Amino acid sequence: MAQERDWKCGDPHQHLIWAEATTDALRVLEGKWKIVIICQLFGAKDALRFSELERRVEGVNQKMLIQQLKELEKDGIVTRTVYPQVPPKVEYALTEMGKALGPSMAELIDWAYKRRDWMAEQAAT
Amino acid sequence: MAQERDWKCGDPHQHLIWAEATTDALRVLEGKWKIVIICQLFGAKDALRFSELERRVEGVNQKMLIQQLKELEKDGIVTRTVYPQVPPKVEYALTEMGKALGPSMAELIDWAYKRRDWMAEQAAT
DNA sequence: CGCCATACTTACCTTTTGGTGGGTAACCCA
DNA sequence: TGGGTTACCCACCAAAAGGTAAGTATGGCG
Repeated sequence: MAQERDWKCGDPHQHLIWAEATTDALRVLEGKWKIVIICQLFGAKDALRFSELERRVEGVNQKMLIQQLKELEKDGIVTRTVYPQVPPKVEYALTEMGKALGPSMAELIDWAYKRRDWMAEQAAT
Repeated sequence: MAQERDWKCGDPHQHLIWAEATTDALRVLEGKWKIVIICQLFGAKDALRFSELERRVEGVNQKMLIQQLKELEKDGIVTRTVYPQVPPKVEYALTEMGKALGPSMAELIDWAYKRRDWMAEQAAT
């Protein structure tokens, strides 16, 4: 469990791995739309068509959506399945790696909410 | 606890808050050096001087370090304490908000390691 | 006086990211 | 023949992020 993992920052070598792996991981989640895409795929609990994602990810344009999906695919977070039809049909779904993001996303959301409340408090003073 | 939190994606309104809060939170952690900085401050378990950070965050330059620290300060993750001395002494430390990042960082690290191993496996084939 | 240390600031440049507005291929249907 | 659908690609542009190399302020010390 993550809770039990030590902050390996004491040992400089372990620390470097810590920092590297973590920044690498964050790098995968960077990009204006990725979290939202992942969230939508979590919410759908199933694969989504390109056009469906386009509808659900509010404000995104095609180029950006494609770009981010490509990166997510390259990084092993989503799979892309093409159905040889006309008109074309392409579905995107979370991989195991993508699904494994669940707990960390959940913790991040906890923090995000905490932060949200805290910001609201600050604003009220 | 985060583990018990549902994926609130079913309800479109809740989902929007979910996505917003999370992307906001991620936005705070974006930037090439922030995670490493936060990690260093976690590892130090104490405040660090600017020069100490400069040494510990390998590869960063002054401008970037200052920029990222400023943003982290603005976002309430770190505090900046100036000691009116010559030569100057400025210390940076995690706020409560910063320390609250612990669990999510830990989960992210878990995922990062998982991902790392998985990537290594893929590369081996 | 001139040099040192520390924590910056500034001007300038390159790279990356995000965004707009047009194509294009494929087949079905009228 | 020509329009409709879907999932793209491409040329081009604007803004943001990242990086380099220089300078600045302060006071103690020799």
